[in-house]
Amino acid sequence: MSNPQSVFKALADPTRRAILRLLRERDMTAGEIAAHFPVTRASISHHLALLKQANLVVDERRGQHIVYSLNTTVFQEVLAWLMELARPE
Amino acid sequence: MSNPQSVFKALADPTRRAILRLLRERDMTAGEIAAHFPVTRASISHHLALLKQANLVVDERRGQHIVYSLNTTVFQEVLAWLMELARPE
DNA sequence: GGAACATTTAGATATCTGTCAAAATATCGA
DNA sequence: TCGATATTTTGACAGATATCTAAATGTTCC
Repeated sequence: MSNPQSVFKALADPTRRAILRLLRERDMTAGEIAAHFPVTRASISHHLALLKQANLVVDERRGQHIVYSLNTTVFQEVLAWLMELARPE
Repeated sequence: MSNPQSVFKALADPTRRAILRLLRERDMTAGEIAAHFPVTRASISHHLALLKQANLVVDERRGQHIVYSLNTTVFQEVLAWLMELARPE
């Protein structure tokens, strides 16, 4: 994967993992995502920035909103990394 | 998996991931593992404790030494977790 | 252009994390 | 039992991280 460190770091936070599970259902705006958590929008924005940096999500401005969606490509790379470890001798 | 948080936290550190890759080759004592890194044995011991807590490794005392080895079972659970996200709709 | 809305950025702060040196624990061999 | 070796635990500290409030940016609609 492009940068293992940023990916694993991104996955290490429970809020960010919850965001990923949300986006599994459907694409959402930053505001919709924030509505699911008991933290400020600023905080969610920060988490989204880290997920974006790790390439786990992509964002696209749609008028007033910014829509986030999963980038499953990177998940495949994490899977490959882990499988290399778990693979029987 | 038993506790997703401890597993992902454990995977978030580059030294700990390197330790896992080392153990993929063969089981090693704490000392052998420490010899591969430019940090103190105390620090490696700390990393090993986190990996153990996450169930990613198991340890077994063999006389003077403590031998560490991978516990691939947990990797399967991480894989399943990620696959659930990456799976196409 | 200006008000209203959506989101991010900046600055501050408390907590978490990785690291070290030193002390403690455990095992072996003489 | 004593001394040597292997590893962990403790206590401290610098740097990273999650969070907040407030300010800044970008977009739409009138």
